[in-house]
Amino acid sequence: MTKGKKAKPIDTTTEEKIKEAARVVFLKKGYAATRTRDIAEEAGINLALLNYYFRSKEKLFNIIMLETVNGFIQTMTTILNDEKSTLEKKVELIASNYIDFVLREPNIPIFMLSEMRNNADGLLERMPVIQPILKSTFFIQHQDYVAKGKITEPNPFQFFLNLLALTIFPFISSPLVKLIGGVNDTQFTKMMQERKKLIPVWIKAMMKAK
Amino acid sequence: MTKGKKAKPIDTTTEEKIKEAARVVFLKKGYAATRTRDIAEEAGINLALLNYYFRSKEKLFNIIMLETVNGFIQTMTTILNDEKSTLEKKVELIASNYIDFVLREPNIPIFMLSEMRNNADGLLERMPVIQPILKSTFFIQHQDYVAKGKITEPNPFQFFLNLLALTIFPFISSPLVKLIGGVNDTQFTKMMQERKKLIPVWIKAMMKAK
DNA sequence: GTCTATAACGTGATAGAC
DNA sequence: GTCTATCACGTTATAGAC
Repeated sequence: MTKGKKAKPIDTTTEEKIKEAARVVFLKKGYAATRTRDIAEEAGINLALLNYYFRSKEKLFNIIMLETVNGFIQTMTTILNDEKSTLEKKVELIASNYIDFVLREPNIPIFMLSEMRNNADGLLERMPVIQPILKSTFFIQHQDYVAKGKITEPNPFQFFLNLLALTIFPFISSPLVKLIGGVNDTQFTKMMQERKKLIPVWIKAMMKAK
Repeated sequence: MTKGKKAKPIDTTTEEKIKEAARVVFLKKGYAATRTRDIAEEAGINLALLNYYFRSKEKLFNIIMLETVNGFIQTMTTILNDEKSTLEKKVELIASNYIDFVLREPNIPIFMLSEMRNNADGLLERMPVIQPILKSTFFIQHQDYVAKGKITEPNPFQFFLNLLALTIFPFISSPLVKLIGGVNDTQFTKMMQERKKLIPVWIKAMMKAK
């Protein structure tokens, strides 16, 4: 989005078709449950081409994983580091942007988190984008609010965690939500749309709780 | 727990050893990434014994999955349906009990949720324990509070979802928490202990937010 | 670049001795 | 009941024709 020169083309190359297919299947089933044949079929190409372009299942996976995590984190850091917006505005933006984002690709959170659980090969540590979050404007603004007595929770990380939890958890638990709540896809989407407005209100209330 | 005649024995049978090992490995790696050989090794027994006792990997998995989900849901429904405790008390109990529960077995939430994502074979629907949650005392009390104007959020499900999110999400995202926050295991446990007290306070504040 | 055919390997499951 | 040895199969990856 920020690095490409051309807009998303209609006619994709074979390589791109495979990558797109890999993305779909990996995100849906996870690494271990995915067979390269699934990807080839999804891409409408022959199995051999997958290895021709990407050498191995694992290499292809690493590319998808990296891009996915990067996309996720980058959106985050951009918002967190915007010096023009207030802390309250950042909360709104994160809730709103991420709910839209994940509504478009609902499998991303559970995919990322379940693949990270063993942190195989230390894939996480190799992502340079991650650490700066602690030093972001968001966290500085939080400390500032604490100093001014506008926030009762002094740990910025608990605060950040709560925001993420309220935003992302419903998607991760959507199978349960749909079953327990008797909610269908349309209703689920509507619930999440409501939450775009509710989360900032809730967070604001939590900030002053004691 | 409710069906056994004897307390947990020190000397376990082979069958139990296998089941315990299966539990450990499945919870850690998930169904697809687990090899029956991993389980056999973890149990300190021969691979053939696994099939002797449980016929197949899938059957063994279904047993583990069922027990895990049942344990999780049962604890929940017991608290939710206690007619003696107030809504506030239930919130305390859920936060406190589940944080202790998951601190003991941190892999349970991500395991359950990632295995449910495709809901293969409709495993979820076959669990009778799940539906009654909507009709629990917890939800009735919530409706009562709404009627009395003590709660601003009229949707009990959003309310319940928030409670679960604040309680469980940190565990699911613990790899990220540890990396981004530079938190080690001891500090993580301490953070979660703090949350046992904080979550009820936060929820209380959210209840009155508008 | 793309395909078919097949090699190489890993994994679930079983046969059969003890 | 427990083991070793092995089968049967599915999956990743490659060789080689086009």
